[in-house]
Formats: sequence, structure tokens, C-alpha cells
Amino acid sequence: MSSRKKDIIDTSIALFNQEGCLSTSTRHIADNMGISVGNLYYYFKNKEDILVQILQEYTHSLFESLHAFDFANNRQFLFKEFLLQIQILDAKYKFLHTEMHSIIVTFPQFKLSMRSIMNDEVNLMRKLIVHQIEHGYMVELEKNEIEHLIANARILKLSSAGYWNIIEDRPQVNSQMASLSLFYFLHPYLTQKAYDDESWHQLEANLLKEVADVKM
Amino acid sequence: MSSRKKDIIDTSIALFNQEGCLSTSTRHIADNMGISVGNLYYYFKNKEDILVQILQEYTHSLFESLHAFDFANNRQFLFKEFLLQIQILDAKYKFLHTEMHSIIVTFPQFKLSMRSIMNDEVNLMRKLIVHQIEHGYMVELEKNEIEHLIANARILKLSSAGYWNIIEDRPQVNSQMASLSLFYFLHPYLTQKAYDDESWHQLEANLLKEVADVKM
Amino acid sequence: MSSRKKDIIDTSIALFNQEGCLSTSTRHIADNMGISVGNLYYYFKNKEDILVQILQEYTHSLFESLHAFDFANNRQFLFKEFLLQIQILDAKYKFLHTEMHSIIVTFPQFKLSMRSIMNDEVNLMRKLIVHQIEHGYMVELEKNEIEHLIANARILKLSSAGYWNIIEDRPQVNSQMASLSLFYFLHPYLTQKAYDDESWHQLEANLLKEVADVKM
Amino acid sequence: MSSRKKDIIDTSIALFNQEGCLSTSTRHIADNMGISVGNLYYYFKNKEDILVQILQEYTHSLFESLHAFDFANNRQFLFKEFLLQIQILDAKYKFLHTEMHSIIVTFPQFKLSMRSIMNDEVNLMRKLIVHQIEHGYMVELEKNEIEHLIANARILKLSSAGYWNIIEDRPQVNSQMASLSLFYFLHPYLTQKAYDDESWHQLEANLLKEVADVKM
DNA sequence: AATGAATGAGTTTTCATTCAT
DNA sequence: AATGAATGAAAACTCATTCAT
Repeated sequence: MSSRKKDIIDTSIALFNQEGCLSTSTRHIADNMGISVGNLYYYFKNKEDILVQILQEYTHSLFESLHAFDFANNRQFLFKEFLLQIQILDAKYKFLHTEMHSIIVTFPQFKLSMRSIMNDEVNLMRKLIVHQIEHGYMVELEKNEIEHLIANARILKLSSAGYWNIIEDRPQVNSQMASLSLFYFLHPYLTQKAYDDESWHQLEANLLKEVADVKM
Repeated sequence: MSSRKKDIIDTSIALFNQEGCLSTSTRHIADNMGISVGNLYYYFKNKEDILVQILQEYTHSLFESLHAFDFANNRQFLFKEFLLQIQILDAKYKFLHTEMHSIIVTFPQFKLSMRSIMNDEVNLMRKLIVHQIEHGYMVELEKNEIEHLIANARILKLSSAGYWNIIEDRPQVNSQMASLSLFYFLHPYLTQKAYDDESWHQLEANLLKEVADVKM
Repeated sequence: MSSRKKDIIDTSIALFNQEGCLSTSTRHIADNMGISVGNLYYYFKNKEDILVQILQEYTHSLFESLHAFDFANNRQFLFKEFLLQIQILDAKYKFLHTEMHSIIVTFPQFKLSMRSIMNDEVNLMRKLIVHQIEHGYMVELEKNEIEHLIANARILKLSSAGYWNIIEDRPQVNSQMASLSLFYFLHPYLTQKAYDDESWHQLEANLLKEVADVKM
Repeated sequence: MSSRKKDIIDTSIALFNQEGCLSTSTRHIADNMGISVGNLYYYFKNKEDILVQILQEYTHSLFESLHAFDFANNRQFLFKEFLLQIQILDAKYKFLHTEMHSIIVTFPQFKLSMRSIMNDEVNLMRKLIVHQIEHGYMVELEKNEIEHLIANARILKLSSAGYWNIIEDRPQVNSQMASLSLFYFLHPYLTQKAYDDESWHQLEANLLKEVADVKM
């Protein structure tokens, strides 16, 4: 990908997160980069095209970072790493989640892309959960329960930040609050073996400390 | 409220749910009702005004139905009722949740109304949870845990339907799936006394049956 | 005239002066009076009709107050009285002068009414000037000079207030400044006999005192 | 400035003068030029922007032509030149004066620009008057009298044309009548030395002749 | 590759006026 | 006399997209 094209994507992501995807005009993006609108349309055939390619980038990053887990040869407690990886991505592509429904209505093509990506994510999460159950880090769950656990986990990871931002305007705290919410959500599904793993306690301690620091 | 005004609100809700709030123009609403745009603006001073009044209606319905619980004189297991009530409302005002972030960026006044309503909702949910713990239907929880439980419950009740709609296009099932998700989410926090309450099993049975029926 | 009709005219004048004639909608007038728009249109066939009737009222007041002068049997210095009378009227119907051109373009019928009234005014002023020259209060002037003196006097009396309002936002002072401007404008045309008349000095003294009072 | 932008300004001035600034819509301007409204908004961010830039152009022209006077090294009778320069400009930007008050109510930003320009103009006129008194072309005047002379001169130069246009529909004559009004207004303030200057008589003769020519 | 002028269809909003009651 | 709901035409403004250069 040409660096100009990459720049457009990065600027778009930044502006979409700040001011909303639907409220950000193509002219606004171009102005922000100091290039012409025409040039933007040289690289992308329309605004939806930018969105679709952002989505592709998101997917790519997601699976790149998660494939590293190598479930087959790994017997470890993987949740901490998993949560961390995901949190970074979701923060970067925030608007994809918070504005998803508005975007879908406006750009019909986008829905299909989104759906296929979400199915991949679900499969990956299922694999992780099954793996963690097998190795005794999570409690036994029925098939049904697993599916809804995945659904809930996915929703929470996407929407928590948005929720806390409406409750109160504290960007720094809210990001941590969102992580803590997810953390507490998983609690009941973990076994004693998971609690004994030091990485889990580390994560909790860090999150609580950060929230406390900012609140002071 | 005049019936014309009520009609405008109802039509707006329907169109906002179907085609998105931001994609639905005031002209679209008026055309759909067979009235002139000018007439619409006779009842509402602008589009945001429609939204704010929808929000008020939503709040009113929410608290009307929930105040019936009468926590002080009630020792019963209330979750089933609570979930049912909420589910109906959230289905009707779906767009308020799925498009919330896009709406907030476009209509700044709306954010303030939304925030105040959410705080009221949070307080009510806290009251319910504390009540259910006191009467032995929920497990003991620390203050921190309660706050995040509320956050997670609220997010899930708002976003579940949206999630399932992206996974698959089955409007009828998805509404039930969303309820099931919330149902499973609450599982770990309930005591044996709650499970023993027949209303809980009824709810689960109904939901599973409905999903199964449609899926066939 | 019915009192309701009179009320509409009075309210319109007040609002037109405060917020501009073109910026004041018929609904705004009706709301301000607590009556319905329909009722307003019962008394006036359209907005222009209100304007034309305001103009008639203005003319009526103007000639009512000026006919009292009785030029034929009066040998006195009349300028002071004349200026005072006119100043009161022009303050009340301010918008008629400051917005005249915009109104004329928007309401073509209005221009004709305005023209005929202005001709009447010009005739009256000519009569006054000729009278004052005859009785030695004003210097001798050629026909041409009289016509332009009238023109200038009329323009200044109409536009002075507007000028001072743009220079600085001091409503109370500006009204006096406008009168002073007119006062100084007339200076060179007055004879010693006029200066000797005490009413003239009184007027100057009053105006200067009022300006000084407010400025402190 | 791009020629398209200049065209928009020129067309706007022409239409504003002919049909009134408030009665001329942006679409009307665009149609008149054979361009799209969107294109107009490419050059100006809104209608007020057009107005403000017209005002800037007016100011620029005004001071460009008046700075040529070079008061410091000039001992001449400057009124004739001054009046001529100003007359040309005021004719071109007529609507700025005749519709000023309506415009100010509608475009609040415009008032501030207008005020600052008027203050500059007043300063320039004060300089001119003081200069002419010093060199014996005008009679001695007190500070107060000078300020009101400026006010009156400014008002008359702006509003005379409007006045005569209401009295009678003779565009060509009216422009001259307006100049004559101003001419006669200044009469009493000029010294014999000024009258002896041939340029003054020339001006009067020309104006009278032009009026007479057209009237025949 | 890049520009930036231009378009057209759309949006929200305003308002004088009408009219059934 | 009076209401107030309803209209239609117009206003200002936006924006994704195109295209000659």
C-alpha cells in the first residue's frame, strides 16, 4: 500500500473516532491531511471504500496478533494476553463499534464485510474458550452457554468504553473502567487454577491502580 | 399530547428503527405520514426536539413500569419481571441504543438528556440488585462488583439485539437470543433460591422454546 | 378601530423596532400577544397590510400634531416645537426609516404609500421653512436651497439615530446625539432673532445636559 | 482572488442593489451566473461571508482612493475631489447603506465589521475637516460641532440617494440630486477662500447642468 | 499522481398564508 | 371573532462525487 493511501486511512480513523464517522466529510479528511479531495478519490473509489479498507486493516491486525497464540502447543492461561491485545485494537478502531449500526444503514456493502469478520472473531473466541476449559482455566460450560458467553464478551468489549463515556466525561479513566468491566464479567467463569495464575492478579492490580491514580 | 404529535413520534421511532435515525430525514417522516414537512415543524421545533421527546417517552415508560415493583414491601424474586419489562421497551426504542453514539455526535443536547436518564436507570438497577441480594436471590457482591455488574447488564441489554442482527438476519429469533444472552449473563450471580423460583425456569424454557420454534 | 386591531399594530411596531420588520414573523407577533395567527389574519389581509396601516397611523399622527401650528396666524419661532414633535414620532416608528429600503423591495405596494406620505411631509416642511424665513427666524434662501435643506433635514431626522447606534451601543445617549446632530445642522440657517428666542437655548441646554448625564 | 470569486462578489453587489440584499437568495445569485449553489458555497462559507467580503472590498476602495490626498503636503481645497470619490463608491455599494439596518439584524457579525469601518471613515473625515479649516477653506468650528458635522455629512452621503429615489423614480437625476444635497449641506461651512476656488464652482455648475439636462 | 473547481441532489428549517371549525 | 392545524414554496447550507487539467 502506498504511504499516501496509508495516511488517508490513518487520518480517517483518527477523525472518525474524534468526530464521528458520519459527521466527517471527505473534504474534512482531505483538508486535515493537506491534500485535495480529488486525490483522496484517486486512492479510494468512495467513502464506503475507505471504511471497508479500515475494516480489513482491523481484521488483519486482529488475527495477526491472535494467531500468535498457537493453541495447539500452548497449555497456558491465555486470557490476560487476549484481553490486552483486544483492548488495544478496540481503542484504535473505536468508531467501528460505537457507530456500527449507523454505518451499516448508510453503507449497505459494509454490513456484509462486518458480518464475515464478526464470524471469524466468534470462531476465534470459541477456540480460545474451549482451549481454556480443556486446560482447566475455565469452568465447564454447555455449548449454548459458550455461544452466549462469546456474544456477551464481544458486546462488552466493544461497548463498555462507550457506556462509561456517557456516564461521565473522563476519557482516561473510562478506558480502564471498560477493561475492569470485562474483567469482572469473566470472573465467574474462571477456575481456581486461573486465579492462581499470577498474570491474572497482575492485570487486576494494574487496572485498579490506574483507575485510583486518575481519580485522585 | 395531540394525536398528530403522537403519530409523528410513533412514525419517527418506526422509521428510525428501520432505516436509521441519521438516515431518516424530516421530509421522509412527513412523506411517510402523508403530511407536509411544515406541519411536522409545527409540532417540533427541530429534529433534535423529536429525539429528545422520544427519549422522554422512553424514560417515562421505563420508570412507569419499574416503579410498580415496590421494593420496600416486596420479598419476591423480581428478575424475571424486570427482564421482561426492559426487553419490551428496548425492542421498541432499539435505535436509541444502537445509534446512540452517532446521535450524540450530531445532537449535542441529546447527550445531556441521555446521561441524566442513564444515571436514573443505573440507580434503579442498583436498588434492584441490592434488594435481590438482601432477600437471598443473588450472591453477595462487593460494591465494586455491583457497579460493574450494573454496567455490564445495561450494556448487554442495550446492545445484544444489535449484535445478533449482525451475526444473522433473523429479526424474530434475534430478539429472543438477546434475552437469552442476558439470561445467561445473570446465571452466575443467582443463588440456589433463585433457581428454585419457578418463574426463572419458566423464562428460560419460554425463551429456548421460542428460539427453537423459529429456527426450525 | 377595534382594540384588538390597535393592539396588533402596537405590538407589531414594538417588535419591528426591536428585532427588525423583516425578521419578525407573523407568528412571532401573534405569540407575543397571546392570540392565534389566524386571528391576526382576520384583522389584516397580510403582513403588508399591517405595514401599510402602521404607515397610515404614522402619517395621521404626524399631520395631527403639525397642523396645530396654524402658520397663518402664528408669528413665533416654531422650530423647537417642530423638532420635538417630530423626534417623538420618529422614535416610535423607527423601523419605518431604518428598514425602509428593505421593506420597499419586499412589499412593492408599500413604496407607493411611502412616496405619497413623504411628499406630504416635504410640503409641510417647505411651508414651515418659508414661514420662518418670512418672520425673520431663518436666513433668506433660494428655492433650490430650500428643497435641499428639506431633503437634508428629512434624511437627518430619519437616519441620525441609526448612525449613532452603529458607532456605539448606547441607546439612551444616541437618541439625544441624533437630536443634537439635527440641532447643529440647523444652526447656520437660523438668524440672530432665532438665537435670541429663549426656547432654542433651552432645547440646546437640555440636550447637552442629558448627553452629559448619561455619559458620566 | 480567483475570477470566479470576483464574479460572485460583483454579481451579488449588482443583485443586492437592484433587488435588495435580503430579497436576493444565494440560489438567485448562482442562477444569475449560471453556476450551481454548491459552487457558490465553495468560495464563500455562507451568505454573511459574501457580505463581509463586499464590505472589505468597499473599505479597501475607499481608503485606497482617499489616502491619495496626502494631507501633510497638501494645502489645496480638497472637498471637490473628496465628494467625487465618495460619490462613486457609494453609488456602487448602495445597498450597504440603504439596507444596512436590516442586514445588521440578520447578520450579527456584519455589525462589528461595519462599526469598525465606520470608525475609520469618521477618523478620515475628521482629518480632512481639520486640514481644510487649517488652510482656511472652512470656518472655525468647535470640537462638538466638528463631530456632528461629520455625523451629518456621513449620513447624508449615505442616505441622500435613497431619499430621492423614493421621492421620484429617476435613477440618473437622483444620483446628482444626492450630490447637490451634500453640496448645499456643506455651503455654510465653507469660507470665501473656498468659494473662490474654481473647482467648487465647477462642481456646482456640472451638477446643476446634469440635473437640468435630464429633467428636460 | 494530484489538483481544485464544479455539480446535483439532498438536508434542515422558516414563514406567510389558508381554512375548517 | 377566534382558533390552531396544515400547507407549499422557498430559504440557507452540505456533501459525496466527478472531471478537465
